[in-house]
Amino acid sequence: MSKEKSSRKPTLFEVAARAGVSEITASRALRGSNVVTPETLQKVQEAAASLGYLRNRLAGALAGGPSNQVGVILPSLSNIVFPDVLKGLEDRLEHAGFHPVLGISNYDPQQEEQLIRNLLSWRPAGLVIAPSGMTDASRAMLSGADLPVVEIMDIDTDPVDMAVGMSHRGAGLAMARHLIARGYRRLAYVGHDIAHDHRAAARLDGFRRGLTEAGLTLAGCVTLSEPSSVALGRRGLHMLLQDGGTPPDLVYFSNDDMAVGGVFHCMAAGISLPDQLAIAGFNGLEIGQSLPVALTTTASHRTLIGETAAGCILKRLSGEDTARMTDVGFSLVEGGTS
Amino acid sequence: MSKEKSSRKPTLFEVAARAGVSEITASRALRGSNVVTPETLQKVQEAAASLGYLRNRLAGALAGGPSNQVGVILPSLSNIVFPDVLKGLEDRLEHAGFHPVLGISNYDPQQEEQLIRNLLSWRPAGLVIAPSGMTDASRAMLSGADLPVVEIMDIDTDPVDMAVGMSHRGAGLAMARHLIARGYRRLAYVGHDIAHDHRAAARLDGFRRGLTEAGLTLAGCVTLSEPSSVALGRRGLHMLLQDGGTPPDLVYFSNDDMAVGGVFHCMAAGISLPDQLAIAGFNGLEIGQSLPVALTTTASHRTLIGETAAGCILKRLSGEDTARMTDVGFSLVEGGTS
DNA sequence: CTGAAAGCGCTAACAT
DNA sequence: ATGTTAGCGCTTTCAG
Repeated sequence: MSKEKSSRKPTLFEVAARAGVSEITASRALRGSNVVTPETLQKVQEAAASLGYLRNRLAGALAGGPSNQVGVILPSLSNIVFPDVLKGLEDRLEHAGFHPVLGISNYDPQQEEQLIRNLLSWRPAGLVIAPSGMTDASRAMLSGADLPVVEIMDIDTDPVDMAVGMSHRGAGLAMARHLIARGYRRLAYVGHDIAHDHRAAARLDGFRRGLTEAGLTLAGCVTLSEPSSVALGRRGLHMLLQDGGTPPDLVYFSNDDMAVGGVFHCMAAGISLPDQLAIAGFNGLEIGQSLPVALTTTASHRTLIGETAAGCILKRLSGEDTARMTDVGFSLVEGGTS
Repeated sequence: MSKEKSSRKPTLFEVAARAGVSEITASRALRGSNVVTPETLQKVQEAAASLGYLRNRLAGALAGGPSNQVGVILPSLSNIVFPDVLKGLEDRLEHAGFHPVLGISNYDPQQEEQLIRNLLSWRPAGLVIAPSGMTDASRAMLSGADLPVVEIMDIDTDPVDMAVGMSHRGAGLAMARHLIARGYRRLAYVGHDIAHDHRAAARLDGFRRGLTEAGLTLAGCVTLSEPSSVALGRRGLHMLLQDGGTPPDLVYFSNDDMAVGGVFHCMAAGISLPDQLAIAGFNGLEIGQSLPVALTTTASHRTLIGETAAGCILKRLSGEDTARMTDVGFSLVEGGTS
């Protein structure tokens, strides 16, 4: 009606003016400082509401106020695993008024480095990363950044700051020992692209070690360089079994998606579980446990990893001490497929 | 060694000094402006590198530079659906150097409103939201914020700015028509908590309309007020079938997770698909298509929704025109379960 | 409990 | 092609 559109948003200055106080008092009131009088608080809140004031945290953070953003770098969102972790993170962060700022590295160290640089440039309060082969530059940025950093998923590494996760090698080893104790002797493996997924590779490594301990070797191995999926597991098992020779008595899959595919192949091919063939996976996904015959697997505590990582960030920010390493562990799930 | 730790990060000023140019020139160089001489560019880059300079986008954005953050509000991460959408979003955004800042509303309008306020206070370049019953205040903030806003998933609504998605009501209707055309007459429904998931409710609504068109009514209906899951679908079907009377010839599930549970129940209970009972779901998840018998379902284009929404934001930011409504459609998938 | 001053680190707008 | 000037909107000191 008059000069400009009301597009320029009201600033703290206008709120303060309307409430008849100084900028800083308005600022304190709006941030819930407990030094302001109830009356001033009320006046300021009213002024803010009537103007439709929206806090500008860019300015706040630049002026030295706290940031409530936490950088989060994950390798992928395609598999339910990382959304589960993210869920745990988000949940804890949101309760504390924080937000994840997300980056996906696609398992690529270069992209990862770029993401770190990008996210750090927003001066987040902390950073959570599921590493995919961090470069030296990545490590340098993280250690120089002077903020809490949590490396998640795997704890078989030496973290820059903190780590939360489980031992994937240990999980593979434990599964091998368990299965061997149950009497299986011809153990085979079907996996997805291990070149990129180094945690899957670590599990296989541990599994192999378990076999070695018992004087065994892998009775068959199919790895396909594609992302894991139910269809891939199905195909992988089919390939494994086609290849003549004495068939294995058990197949360890790189994860539950793959293993469920294996179960489906057996159903379709009339292979009875676990008599003719046993199957084991990794992750403890809901789908595996809801199968007509529950899947033998290792439950990873994905959401807990996210929650714990968020907790580490928040704790550190509030000045508390935090553990350098947190092992959330894993649990063997004895289903009907073995 | 000397006074303070080098903890205070180098600023543009120091980079400029070291390169022997002014701050603004250093700024231009580092942002890749094409008005700087190659030599100065090089000098500045070297200076920045040798100092370990890390851009501060807080300051940049406050000073009027662009933000590369995009607020993203989703109701949940538990079901693979929203991670799929997020994946599409992230992918497109990342290619443009943008990052999603995430908030999860848990299907709660109040939380949603709070999230909008929070995210907007960071002055993001745009906002993408899968609405969960936006309040008036929410709408007011979004329309007053003067940034591109995309409401995703459903297009049966009147968006504040733009909308990208599909008609859930239409999907339910199409499925009903399809199934009736195929000869089914006793169609039942098994669903999860429809009170919160209004898109599932819309599908059921459309489905019912399809029945009405054909002079039919639902031959049975079980809804359980829990989040959807395979286990819940299994339980739901069990409940539906227990309840005496003439059994249905088809069950429409609220989504694929639920439907897969239904399929598992049939496998376990020795109900042959689709002769004794047919099953249909919604979403077109990988798991449903990898079942020994592929699931009849409606494929929703989730990742495409995310990509398209991101595209809308980016287009608008670059000044291009964008459609108010984008219907990414859906496709019927005729599997073996019907 | 409230305020005044100073500046966070950068970039748009003009110069030159 | 480069520099100067002035803020962006807020919060941290430090005073009262």
